[in-house]
Amino acid sequence: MFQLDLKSKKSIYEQIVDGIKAMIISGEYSADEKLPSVRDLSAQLTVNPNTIQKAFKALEQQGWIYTVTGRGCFVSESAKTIDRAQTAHLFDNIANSVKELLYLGLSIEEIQKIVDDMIMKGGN
Amino acid sequence: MFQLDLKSKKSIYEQIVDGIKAMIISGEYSADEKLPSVRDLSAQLTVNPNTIQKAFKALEQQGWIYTVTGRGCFVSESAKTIDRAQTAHLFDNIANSVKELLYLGLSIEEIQKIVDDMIMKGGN
Amino acid sequence: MFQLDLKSKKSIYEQIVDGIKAMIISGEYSADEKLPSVRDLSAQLTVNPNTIQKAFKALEQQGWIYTVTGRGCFVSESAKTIDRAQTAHLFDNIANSVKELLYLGLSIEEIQKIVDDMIMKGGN
Amino acid sequence: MFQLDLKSKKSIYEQIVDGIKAMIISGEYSADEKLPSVRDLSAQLTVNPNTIQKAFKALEQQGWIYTVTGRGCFVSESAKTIDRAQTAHLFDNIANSVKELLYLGLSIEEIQKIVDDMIMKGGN
DNA sequence: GTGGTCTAGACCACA
DNA sequence: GTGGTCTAGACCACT
Repeated sequence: MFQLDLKSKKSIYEQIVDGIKAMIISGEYSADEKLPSVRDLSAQLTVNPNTIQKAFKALEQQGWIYTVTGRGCFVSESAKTIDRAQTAHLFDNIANSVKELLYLGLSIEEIQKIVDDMIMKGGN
Repeated sequence: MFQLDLKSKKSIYEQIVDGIKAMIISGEYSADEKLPSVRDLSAQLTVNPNTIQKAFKALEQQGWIYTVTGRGCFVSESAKTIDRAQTAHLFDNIANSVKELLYLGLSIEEIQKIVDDMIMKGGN
Repeated sequence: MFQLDLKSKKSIYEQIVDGIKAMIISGEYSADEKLPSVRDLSAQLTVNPNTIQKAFKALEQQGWIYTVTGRGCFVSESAKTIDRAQTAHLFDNIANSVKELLYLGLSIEEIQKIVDDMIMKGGN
Repeated sequence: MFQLDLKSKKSIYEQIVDGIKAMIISGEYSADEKLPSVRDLSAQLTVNPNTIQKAFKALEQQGWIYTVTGRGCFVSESAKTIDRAQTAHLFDNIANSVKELLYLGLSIEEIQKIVDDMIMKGGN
């Protein structure tokens, strides 16, 4: 399981959202696998159940998980249809980071080398 | 000058910070050039002066501008010493976006092509 | 038989209620015909018998079916006496949907055309 | 302002969502008009602020209002582009109600007459 | 003043 | 047992 950083600028529920997303992406959770219950996660992370709820709701709205009342929350299958808005947003993120890196003095070649390596290794 | 989006999820002052950063990066403001006064910007963007003040303070803390009391705010020279923590954080951002893009079904080749193009054009 | 959608926002028992209603309305079940037993349905839909029980109870309360202890559940005859409260509620639903459609930019003609077609075909 | 029905099957926040939607549709609130603050509504309806928040969030996600932190919530302009998924859902609602009305013994002619009248009068 | 987040603890319907 | 909703009351960042 992931670690929370209470000092972070990110809100707790957002950290949980990102943490679970990361676990789904990395394959630690597979499609249709059950996530821990709200109460369990709440106890594990020593965070209020409402906060976990909020995170789960957000994940559901973004299509990462689905909820079966009375049973629990489960990982959605990866969407086959690529959501253009979503990918555009991610490429935007990358573009902004690249701009800042350039401004911070890194050369195009340096950035390109590091990023290419990163992509080849699947983002690691 | 840049546009504010009141409906955006980003707070106003954050939009101003990003907007000014973008103008510095793009070269619309050069090193040691004077930025508009708080009052002017406030009038131009029809935003509370406190909000502008806050944005300037943030930019100063991040090293993008410096303040000369009684004269105004000026653009800093691009830092020669590369801040490792900052660049690491930016590369992290990129890595996360790449991971998510892969998970969303894009191929390594597609991502690499788009990102390479982006870097060659300086992040645009 | 109908399909259950575990991911749906509707609860399981509500889906069963609606499913059986639909089959009665469409004529797949006729008046005084026997419905499958709780145990059979439970096995067919792989759903807890309690949930089936609950659905049958709800259908009985709403007057769609009647129970003969020891024999099973049977489809009621269509009520001859029209329940004003119920019809008023249904017309209310329609009115609200129409209002929202108008607000969303559809023209009166478009709505009227689609709805008329729908009614002529018996709601399909 | 609208009335809450604590005995209703609908949850409170859902009633608030529907109530505000209705007021927007009816024109009681116009585009870019400010809604009451979370605290004010909370006091008016004697409902916990969190519940109001939840309702506002839902309205925002559905595109009915937008939020400006520190200023308040405002009514969105009616979308020019018609959302097919949304309209389909509304027509579905209507279809289901029509089916039930037919089953309850109303004739096609009766339903058609009432619904046509309703549409001509803009849903009233 | 505004909305945004969080905690603590409770009750409900559903499976 | 599960998630869904609600209350009460608190603190925060932003305008």
